[in-house]
Amino acid sequence: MNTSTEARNNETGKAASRSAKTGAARVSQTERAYDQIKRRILENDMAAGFQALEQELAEMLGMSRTPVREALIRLAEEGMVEVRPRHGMRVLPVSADDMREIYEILTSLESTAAELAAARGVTDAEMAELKMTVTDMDAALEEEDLRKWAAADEKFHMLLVKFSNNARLLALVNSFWEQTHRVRLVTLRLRPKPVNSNKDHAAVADAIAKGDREAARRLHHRHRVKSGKMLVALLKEHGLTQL
Amino acid sequence: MNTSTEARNNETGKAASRSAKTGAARVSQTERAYDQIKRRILENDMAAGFQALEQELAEMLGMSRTPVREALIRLAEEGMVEVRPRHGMRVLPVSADDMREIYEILTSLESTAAELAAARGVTDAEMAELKMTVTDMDAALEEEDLRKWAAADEKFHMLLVKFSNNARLLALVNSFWEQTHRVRLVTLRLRPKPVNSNKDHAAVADAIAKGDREAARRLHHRHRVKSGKMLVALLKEHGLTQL
DNA sequence: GCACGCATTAATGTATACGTTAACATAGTC
DNA sequence: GACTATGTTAACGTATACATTAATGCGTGC
Repeated sequence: MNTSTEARNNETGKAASRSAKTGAARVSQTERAYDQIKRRILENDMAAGFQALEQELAEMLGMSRTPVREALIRLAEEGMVEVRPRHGMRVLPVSADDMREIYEILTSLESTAAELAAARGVTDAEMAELKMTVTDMDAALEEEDLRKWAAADEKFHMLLVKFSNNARLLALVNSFWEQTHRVRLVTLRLRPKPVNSNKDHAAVADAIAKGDREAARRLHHRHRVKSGKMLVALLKEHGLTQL
Repeated sequence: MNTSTEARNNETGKAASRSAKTGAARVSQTERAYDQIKRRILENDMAAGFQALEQELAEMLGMSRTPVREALIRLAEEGMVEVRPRHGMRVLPVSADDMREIYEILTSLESTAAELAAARGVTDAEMAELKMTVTDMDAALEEEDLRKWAAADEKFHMLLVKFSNNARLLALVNSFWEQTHRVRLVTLRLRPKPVNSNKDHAAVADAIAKGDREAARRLHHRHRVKSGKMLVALLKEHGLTQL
């Protein structure tokens, strides 16, 4: 008589950390506000420098100011927006210097992740998953599909961090990647074909497969320093001081 | 920036925006709630596992639920507390495994900071400041003043990160240090005399003075791995599974 | 034309109201 | 006695109310 066990999966279905319980996923307004605003920022619907008052956001999202405020607190803490008392929130632009800072951190954390993954050892399934991203990157380059390449690139980095067996590390790296999302979108078309990145990834994967932690760390570190420098140079070169 | 030195009045201490004419410092309730709750957690007034409802905290702090909620969102984001819908907030205990994760991250970020500081080069004044902490640590050990030693130790690490010229890195390291604060307090008396730590610090300072980035990184990395392992071992040895 | 002070306005910070719903207790069923 | 259904309660999520105060514009004096 009770069919409530049948999941009505018409919800966002995103990376919602809702447990896979039965019943409709009850999403709080605060959560909705957070997801919505973040999505719009990441997809550049709200570009860098975009400003809006709490009330405006509330109307835009069909809710009151309270959940909007709560979402903004989180987004501000993560460095996505800034909240100035009488000016509402502002989507923080990312400068070349911001990118330097973020890449220094990502370089550090990701190469640590590579080392940890190599030290811990990854399962065959995990290694297969990792190598698949390299294959995808190669294929994407062949097809000249930069979007696809970027997706595979991101997947590789995320898997790497996941395999490090450190939840905090994963969350951190994820957060900083998000902050670079817009910038990478733009530079994707300005940079030279990322052939070397593919090679780098393959080499890192190999080192991890061999359990050579020092090599994994060193190779990934070098890879990250290279792409970081390239990106920052690209930004300066094109006068892209604020993204 | 908030060392455990003194439990002064709850002033923000940051902006010093207190103008001469208006005597009262303009601190928002949300900020007061944040500072207060955080201070109590760091000083173990609210021990790990401590629970309280929003309403209780509000009464405790003499304000309404709203600013308490906003403070809790930030504290939760920083990993200090957990907010469960019908159980109020809970001060998150730190397990040995949490310490492993946090130390892996700190090891990574701090050794990067050491490398960056060495690469950038520090001024004479900065180097003097750094060496002063080593002197203080030595003196503290002589006097068997472990509190003082811990303060100097923390100062060294914070200076290191400050000299890296990366604001995000500084904020991150600071945040994770705070999370280990309670644990370090307890282990301070259980661990062997930290003679080697002093030597390590001196060596790192030297490498930075010489501008030897690879040495700075490697030495600090080794230092951190050592103390991290020591700490985790200590926790397990003494059955301190939750702090 | 410019600097300054004051009135106006509106965005915010905070308190409070209120419906919803999870947690707990209690009673009822096998 | 264990388990399930039901009722009660109160903590929360969210909306709203309201006092405060920063930003803005305007008029005044020079």
